[in-house]
Amino acid sequence: MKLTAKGRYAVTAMVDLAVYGDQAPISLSEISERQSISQPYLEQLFAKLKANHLVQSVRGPGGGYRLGRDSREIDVADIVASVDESVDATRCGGKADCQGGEMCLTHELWSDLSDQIHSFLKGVNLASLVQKNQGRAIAAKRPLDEYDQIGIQAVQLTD
Amino acid sequence: MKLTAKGRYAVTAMVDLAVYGDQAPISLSEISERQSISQPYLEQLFAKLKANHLVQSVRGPGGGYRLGRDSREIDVADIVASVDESVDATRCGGKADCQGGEMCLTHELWSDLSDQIHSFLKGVNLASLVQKNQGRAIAAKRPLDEYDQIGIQAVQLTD
DNA sequence: GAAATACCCGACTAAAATACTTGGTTATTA
DNA sequence: TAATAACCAAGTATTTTAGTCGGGTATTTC
Repeated sequence: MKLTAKGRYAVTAMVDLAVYGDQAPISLSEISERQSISQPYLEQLFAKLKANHLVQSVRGPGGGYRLGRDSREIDVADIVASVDESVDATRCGGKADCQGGEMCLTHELWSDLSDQIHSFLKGVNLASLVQKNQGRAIAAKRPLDEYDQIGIQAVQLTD
Repeated sequence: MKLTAKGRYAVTAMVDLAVYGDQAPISLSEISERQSISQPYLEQLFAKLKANHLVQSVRGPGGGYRLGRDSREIDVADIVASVDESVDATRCGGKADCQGGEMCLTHELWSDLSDQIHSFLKGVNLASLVQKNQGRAIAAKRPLDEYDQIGIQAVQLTD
């Protein structure tokens, strides 16, 4: 699993879909406008989301996308894993100095961290994000809080 | 804070220093050989580690580097933060659609994750890594375990 | 005091990953 | 049959990352 801006976009788009998509399917052009993500880029993301059954598509006029299943059954780890198809990097497998060396040891450290990240993202589902979002929408015009200054850029772990 | 291969190299080098550096200072050429990291690259890393007082330098023949303080007082978060000087990315501060939109909401998600990662890395110190390493060295020639296939590539959070 | 050692420093570059864009095709509905 | 919107494959431009190169400076030993 990997986490970059791409993953953030995917999560954002899925939240949008969960919020606005309970009636008719939502077209990518709508999401593109609301979330300021280019439409062809969204197409790429949704192709992967569809392949992982997180969304369903409806073609033709009036068509668009729907959630693939209930928003309570879709977690953030699912979404992120769908779009960032981890090309499995940086394994120590081949290196000569790995056996009994310091490398392997730090690898254990990173893998533990990976587990932490994964289980955190696994514990957050779309429904809860939507719920929080509705709270936010009501409390509009609030001053920026400290969270607005914090951004994650890239996490990689292979699961 | 950010986490890439650079951060991994820094942690590895620091473990090396903690293991071999209790007597005389250790030169970068030694670390370079043992850990297969190019010496000029190590110089870059150690310049930053020194600036953050994680190591001390001794110039001239027989010189090298020493830990800046006890290995129990140096944690992985310190090391990683030293070398990957997070250029503070991807804040939503400027965007018009952020107030009350979906963006801010996912930001809260990422910031919570950032906190998790940070506190995890904060909880692991050099001394404990060295201790585990000694256990490993004894159990040499073991088969590869599942951890060897997992690698983190990049994490970014600003703290 | 000369030579060797090893840290110090800045700029430069190559490669990879990332984030997009372009230019189309196909299915469906009005 | 015209409009809509999903589908698809390549290609590109930017950024980040990792690493090199070519010097210099402090310190010790002979």
